[in-house]
Amino acid sequence: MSTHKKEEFSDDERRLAELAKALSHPARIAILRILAQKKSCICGEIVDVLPLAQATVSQHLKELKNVGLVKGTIDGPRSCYCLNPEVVKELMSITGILHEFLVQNNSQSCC
Amino acid sequence: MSTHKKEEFSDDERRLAELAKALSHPARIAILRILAQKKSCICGEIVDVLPLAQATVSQHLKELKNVGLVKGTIDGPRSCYCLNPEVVKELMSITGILHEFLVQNNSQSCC
DNA sequence: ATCGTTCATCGCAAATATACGATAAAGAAA
DNA sequence: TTTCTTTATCGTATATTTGCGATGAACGAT
Repeated sequence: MSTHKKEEFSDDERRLAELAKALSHPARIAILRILAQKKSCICGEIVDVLPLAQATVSQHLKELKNVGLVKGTIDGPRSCYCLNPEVVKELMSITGILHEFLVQNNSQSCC
Repeated sequence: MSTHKKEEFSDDERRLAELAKALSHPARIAILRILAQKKSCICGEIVDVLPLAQATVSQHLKELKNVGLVKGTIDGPRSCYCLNPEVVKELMSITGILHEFLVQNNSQSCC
């Protein structure tokens, strides 16, 4: 019915889930990797490298932009994308938290 | 049409995406947090704490089990769940890799 | 002004994910 | 055995995601 219970969780949980969702498709992982490697923030080059149509790549880029992991500026007829250092940092600190609370009982698995 | 291009990406990218997908819902983050806090690997307690029906929680647990983050054993009429230290470790090393390749051009954002 | 290039968005189809009630399975308790 | 408790699974409804062709917007070049 509702398919919509996400508001009932904490802000932390929702934000971490949101960032994880942005990473939950191989194409988006690949895009992030490309952006991290290339200094110049290409765009059409991404389409050339990935096995996806231009429209699809554009959509993935949009999702990465929506969570803030990627910034983009229009540069003449072409678009320039690059990582957003701040949100990358947020992702780091959040995976750090994840790390902490996962590592707590890391040693004794009872099952 | 196809909705199915995921095989064309690398193993690394697919595995990271798969783990990220397991984390991409607040309920599953909450479940992991609970499992990390409680020493005893409860189960029905999770249902009590989350704002979700028992069937739904069971489904989320299954997904976490499928990617290996969680182990479960049947203990009489009830089920015992706990984190899987090995896959938690895998997640760590993978977020480490993510960290590395994201941090590379961390300083100069060109957009 | 016209054409070509680059990219975003719209509209649609197919696949997945989310949620839950109902029911089944399996042991504990009576 | 019958009953209760606990959990997994089935079936189903709805929502979201994925992917792409087609189209449009914006600019550069001619």
